[in-house]
Amino acid sequence: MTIVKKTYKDQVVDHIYQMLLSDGLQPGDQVKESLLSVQMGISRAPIREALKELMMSGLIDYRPQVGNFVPVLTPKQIIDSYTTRGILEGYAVMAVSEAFSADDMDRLDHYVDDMGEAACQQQYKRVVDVGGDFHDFMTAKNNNMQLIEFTSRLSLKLHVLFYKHWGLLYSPQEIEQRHRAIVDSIRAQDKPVIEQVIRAHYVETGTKIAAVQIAQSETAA
Amino acid sequence: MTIVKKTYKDQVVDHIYQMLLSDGLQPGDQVKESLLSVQMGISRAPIREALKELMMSGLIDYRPQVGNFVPVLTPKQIIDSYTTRGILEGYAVMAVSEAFSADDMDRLDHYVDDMGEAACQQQYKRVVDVGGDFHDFMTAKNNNMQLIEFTSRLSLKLHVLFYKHWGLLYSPQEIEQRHRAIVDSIRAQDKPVIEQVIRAHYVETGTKIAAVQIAQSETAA
DNA sequence: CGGGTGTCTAATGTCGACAATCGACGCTGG
DNA sequence: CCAGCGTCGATTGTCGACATTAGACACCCG
Repeated sequence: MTIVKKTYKDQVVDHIYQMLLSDGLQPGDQVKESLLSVQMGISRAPIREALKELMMSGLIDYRPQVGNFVPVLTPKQIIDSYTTRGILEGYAVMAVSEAFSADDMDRLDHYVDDMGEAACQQQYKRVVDVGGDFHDFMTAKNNNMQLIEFTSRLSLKLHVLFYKHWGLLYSPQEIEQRHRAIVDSIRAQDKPVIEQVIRAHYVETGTKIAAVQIAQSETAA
Repeated sequence: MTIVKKTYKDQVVDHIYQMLLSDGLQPGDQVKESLLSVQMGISRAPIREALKELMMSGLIDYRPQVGNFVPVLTPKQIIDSYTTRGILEGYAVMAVSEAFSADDMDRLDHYVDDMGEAACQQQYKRVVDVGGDFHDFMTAKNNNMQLIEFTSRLSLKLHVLFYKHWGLLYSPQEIEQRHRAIVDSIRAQDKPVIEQVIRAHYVETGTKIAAVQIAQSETAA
């Protein structure tokens, strides 16, 4: 078994993740310590630890003396977060672009093929998964731990908060085209272009998600 | 009174800050919850909250089931952190470079003058303070909250961990010259150069601090 | 003499109860 | 009817005690 042992805190973190990924917790909901402690059969102490951790990941909005809430992000905040991810990932890839071998490039191409295929078949979960692998593989060569820490934290936040929307954003052609552009820029070894392409990719993704968000809130109203 | 300490947790955070800024806590030291709780006359609960917060700021290195330690950073980690700060701040300034008015540029020049003067008089604390104001003013126009969050977190971490070394790095001429180069690049409105100059500034600063760190450890050995 | 094992200790992890605080509601007075 | 104020309930903040675990040290066995 791969899982050896987990502290209660980590179980709580996972539990809340799942609540966020499913519709168990919606933006704006309050996450009450005592309720969770009853539901999970443990005391409030590990709950608080977990909430503190999630708060620092940006997955929980904490207001002192009031409570913990599922964040309600404005369109600007969404775009800002994606923009920032583009800055970090753009640099991470650009800085080590010469480290990509021919095999690496083939692998990246393969990822893009997979994504396009999955998108055509409307297998949105697979698009997301392969897309994650694609980005992980691209950034894995950069070993700047500080950069990795920020990137993965932000990545997790965006993943959890917007997992539900990831099927609606791009047409299969767009998905394939956008990611192919990134691969091509790496192959061309043009560092400024690499950085700019990746930044643009995330800015546009953020803008689209913000638009979806707006559309949904208007439908609800 | 401008600031009212509300919770014990915040007091503990401040207390540990001071311990880190002075020599009360040295890299590698373990920060024991029970000891602090006795010293401050409070229970371990708020101590744990504070340590959790400091851990997420990168000021405390936490090992599960073992304890909390003052981080011992390798030269690479130091350089990586400064590099990352350069990435974030470089983008933050570059993205809004057109927003700087003539008055703003005068103000930036004034900061640089002050820093050079303070450095000549070996008033290192003033150099650090004015330098902080300089960077704050430059980045203040960018209202990307995600970017600001990462930048200020990283800034705080670097400030606390390396406050002691900030007098030894540059000659007065170098200090003035380096910051003037940044101001000039903004004045020239050349975005790629702005980003590159700020990045280079931080990479070099990180490299120097790492070198100082190595020299000190060798002296101690 | 060296490797492995058992115990012991000091630190973190968790618990249930109590205190302090914020926000909501209803009351009062104009 | 509305504005201001006081009370109340629910939730977070803090507490002291107990459980659990990583690491150190001594011991045993080959």
